[in-house]
Amino acid sequence: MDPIAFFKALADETRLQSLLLIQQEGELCVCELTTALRENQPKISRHLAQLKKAGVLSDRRQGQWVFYRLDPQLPAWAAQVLQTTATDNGAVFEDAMNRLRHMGDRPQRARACC
Amino acid sequence: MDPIAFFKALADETRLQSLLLIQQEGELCVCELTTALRENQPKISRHLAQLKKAGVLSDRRQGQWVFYRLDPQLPAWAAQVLQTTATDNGAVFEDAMNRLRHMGDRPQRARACC
DNA sequence: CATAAATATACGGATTCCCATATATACGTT
DNA sequence: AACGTATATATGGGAATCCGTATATTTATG
Repeated sequence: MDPIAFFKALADETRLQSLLLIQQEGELCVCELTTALRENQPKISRHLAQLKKAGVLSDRRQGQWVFYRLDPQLPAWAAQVLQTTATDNGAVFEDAMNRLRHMGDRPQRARACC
Repeated sequence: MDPIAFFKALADETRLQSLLLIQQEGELCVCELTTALRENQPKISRHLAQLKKAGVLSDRRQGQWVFYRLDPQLPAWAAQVLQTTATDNGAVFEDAMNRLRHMGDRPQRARACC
């Protein structure tokens, strides 16, 4: 992971908020982020595609939904940068987190065990 | 310190290399960075001014030279992001560090004690 | 005061980035 | 097959970014 590409990925409000939310929640789909960030769907999709292309996120499709999570191969230092940022900058994603918590009709995740 | 402004500051090769070198060395002047990064002087000056304006660096003039260091008021989380990045990405500034080490005519710092 | 060295800024031009809108694709349901 | 939902991509325009060159400013020195 090239550090400059990584910091470019973080240098946008939509992308940073998405990443911090995903890190806190483990996994989020496009429609959840659309609601949490109050942005239109193509905008969210575009930024997530960008993060995936950069190797920061990976995705999995489950039915109609596509869930994004931190790429398991993300280097430890990069994950730690995200963690450090989240810990001291709760205000950045606090409102979005609240909207996510109060969102109705969130999709069911397939659990590891049924 | 706004995290997005901070990551924008890191999202450029000249700025990131300058920051990592300054973090390792404590303090560097424009001419040292110009040599270490093999870039022209206005380019270095412009990026340092940008980092200063963003609150990442502060400067002091000593005679003809202007020395830049991490802003003492830089939040701990931001300093830690830099540290984490430097520790796992030595390759990013390795060559520049070597050029700095072999640079002749480096300016004398005013020491705390004479 | 004149000159040289170090640094800062101004100016265009080229590229990249971000966006809103429109449209396409994939999946589930009937 | 037809329709609705979720997601992805294409398009074009406007803004921000980065650069090289030229020039200005500051300081030390003769």
